[in-house]
Amino acid sequence: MAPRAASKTAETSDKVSVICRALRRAIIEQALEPGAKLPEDSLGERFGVSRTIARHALGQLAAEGLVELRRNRIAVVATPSWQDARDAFDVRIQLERLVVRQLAGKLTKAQIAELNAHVDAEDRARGGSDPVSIRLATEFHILLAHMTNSPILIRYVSEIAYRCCLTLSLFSRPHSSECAINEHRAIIAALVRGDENKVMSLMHSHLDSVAGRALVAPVPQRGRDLLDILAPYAEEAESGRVVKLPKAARGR
Amino acid sequence: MAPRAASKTAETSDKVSVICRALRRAIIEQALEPGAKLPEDSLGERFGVSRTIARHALGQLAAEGLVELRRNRIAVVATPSWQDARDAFDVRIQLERLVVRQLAGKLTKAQIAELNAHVDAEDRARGGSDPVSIRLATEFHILLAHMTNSPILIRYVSEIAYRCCLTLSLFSRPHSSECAINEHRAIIAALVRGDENKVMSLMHSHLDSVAGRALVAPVPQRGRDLLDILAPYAEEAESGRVVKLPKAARGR
DNA sequence: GCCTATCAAAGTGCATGCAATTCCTGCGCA
DNA sequence: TGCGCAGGAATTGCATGCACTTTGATAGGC
Repeated sequence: MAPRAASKTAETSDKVSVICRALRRAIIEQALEPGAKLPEDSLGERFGVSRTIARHALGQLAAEGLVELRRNRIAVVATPSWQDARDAFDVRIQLERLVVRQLAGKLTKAQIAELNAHVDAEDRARGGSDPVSIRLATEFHILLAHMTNSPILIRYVSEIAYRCCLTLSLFSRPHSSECAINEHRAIIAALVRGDENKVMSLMHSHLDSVAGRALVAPVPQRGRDLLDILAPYAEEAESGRVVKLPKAARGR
Repeated sequence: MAPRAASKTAETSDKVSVICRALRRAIIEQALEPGAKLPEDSLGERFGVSRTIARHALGQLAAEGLVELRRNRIAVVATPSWQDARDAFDVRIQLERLVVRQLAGKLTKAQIAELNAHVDAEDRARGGSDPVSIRLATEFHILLAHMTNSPILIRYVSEIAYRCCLTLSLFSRPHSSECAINEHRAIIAALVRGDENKVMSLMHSHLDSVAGRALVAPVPQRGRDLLDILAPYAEEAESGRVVKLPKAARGR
């Protein structure tokens, strides 16, 4: 349909990438907080695979910087430092600059519609601290990257956007996604006009406004059980595609 | 010694990362040409590990874009398209721009010495088509990235530099590394002077001059046996650190 | 009461085994 | 000579098993 080619840079087979996607979502929606333990056994049990597969998935996520792996130790959700966050945003701005340069004035009608639809979805899922709206805000940028049709750019922007999302959950107060949504709309408009410079400055200030926040101490929630947390994500992983809200599922 | 921190972004344990390093070198030195098959068994046999580990290493390399993995198929060394190459260089220029910005005028004496030593090594290993000199030229950029102390930047620059190196082996005629070496020296000088703009333009034209070449048809060499090709790399992997020239080893 | 040694439980590191799939070689046929 | 097609060899997909490491709780010494 949309010209979205070759996105799978790695993503071995099926099972592994399914688990990766599920965990990625669980992490950026903060169902799994930074520091949360991810034992191979539990993961395997939850997703109905052996440790081997769970392990492989953890390896991938570690390569993406979402998970920390230390020899002989339980894998944990990554806890990026403040400096990491700064670096990540620096890199991100450069990468998104490339995206903008390639896209300005070159969006097809279908793509414009897709972008608008996405922002509409953001609008619907509003509510600053709602994890789903945070995910959607991040995925707006990933959607843009996809439209460049450059596998490398897609991968890097996706990765770093997820990482930034993760760090935000650590360092930022619940961000009012309302303004972010308006900024997204402005970016689309400028992209359509082909006003590259305008988009650049919009994107820059957009990312800055998202990044430049006060620091809030992280509160690790140890109480809930991993198996419970992952239940909705595992369900979705088994049956078909992305469910809109994770709390919707919850069967067995 | 040198201020080179936290480089292991993923790199699971020991064995896996050792194999990754060995394969990475074999690939960028063109001992393994694009399209070369990498069966798990052979890899495991060559490096004295089980398929499990070899498989994991292949997964990592696939995530880095050096290896292509398709379900139920033998892994092969990646064969980037021409468009991939262009995209990669675009991204690379942006990333190296960040490196330069962070480093201009801020190099320590030790770092300057290290850079000079590296270029001296390039000089010694001269000879345009010598795979080792190609590797060293690539690693100059990676060395620069390391000096930023930004794990993200280090990882991305390393990855993309290797990928560019791989694409060059496909699309570029044997590049006279002599000029590259001089350009490297000029970059060091400008970095030391802190002349950011100068470094930027140097780096830009440097990468352009490396990237902008005519297209040569790839000639897949099917003859040699994987086990033979990898012999020197496996040896080095077992015993200690980087050997200067791969053909040096070759024991059993 | 507090610190430390010890030991079982939990978890990872890695190899191996079996099933399923792909590959490839040789054969029949046009 | 060229082409399709079987069937065995090669190879991957995945689970499981065992050894080793870490963890954390408990008991003993100070």
